[in-house]
Amino acid sequence: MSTAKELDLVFGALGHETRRGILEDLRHGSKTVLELAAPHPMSLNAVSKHLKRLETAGFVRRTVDGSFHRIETDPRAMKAALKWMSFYAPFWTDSLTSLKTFRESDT
Amino acid sequence: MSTAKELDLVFGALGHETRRGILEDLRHGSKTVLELAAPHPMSLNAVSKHLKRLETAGFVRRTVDGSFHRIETDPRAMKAALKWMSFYAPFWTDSLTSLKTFRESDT
DNA sequence: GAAACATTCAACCTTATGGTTGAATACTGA
DNA sequence: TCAGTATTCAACCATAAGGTTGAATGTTTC
Repeated sequence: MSTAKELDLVFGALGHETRRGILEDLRHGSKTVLELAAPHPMSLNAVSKHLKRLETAGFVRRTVDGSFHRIETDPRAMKAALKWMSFYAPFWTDSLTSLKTFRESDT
Repeated sequence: MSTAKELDLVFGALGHETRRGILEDLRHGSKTVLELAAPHPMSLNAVSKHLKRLETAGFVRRTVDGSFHRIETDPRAMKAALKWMSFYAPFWTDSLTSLKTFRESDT
């Protein structure tokens, strides 16, 4: 199981619309920083910072490709988040029992 | 689907060890504020603030019972979190396919 | 009704967060 | 080599977050 500090980073990273938006934009492949920044009404620098937080949390990884930084998803953080949730959420609501499957199949 | 602001509150609430700890403590039933505060190395007031954030995010609800505030889990926030994750996580990692079950069965 | 208890409110402090702008770094192409 | 492009770094600012302490509110008990 992830440490508390890791989970703080993971859930903290999800707690901002811009960062969730970036993750959604990365669902179907990698993108550059400029491409990721385009839809967001803020400076490129601000998006760059959000990317750094996603990277630190383990949601994305970066490949430097010439002068482009290519950003792609990294399953680590999402797995950590789901593992925490799949452990605690089932006690709360019946409709979540399907999560047990995930919890028991992935160590 | 939840609004962006709601998800900010939901994931933001999970981004702190103390608050996750409180949720874990509530898995098997309700507790009072004092009971919830006991394990945490901080003032009662600090825990009271964390509870308020969990309440605002929809993770817990409160019943005032005499001079006690009885805190119990509320599935709303956890459902919102899982719904977001179940929608975006499956694109990332094969081991999460079981989440689809949840997504498709719960509207 | 006074004392003790359970909890929140208010004010305050420190640090983190989210944004800005301007400069720096590093690659690309003529 | 020089201009342009992609990106980060650094400094700064305003606001939010997380903690503290002390006072206030409401409840129970005697």
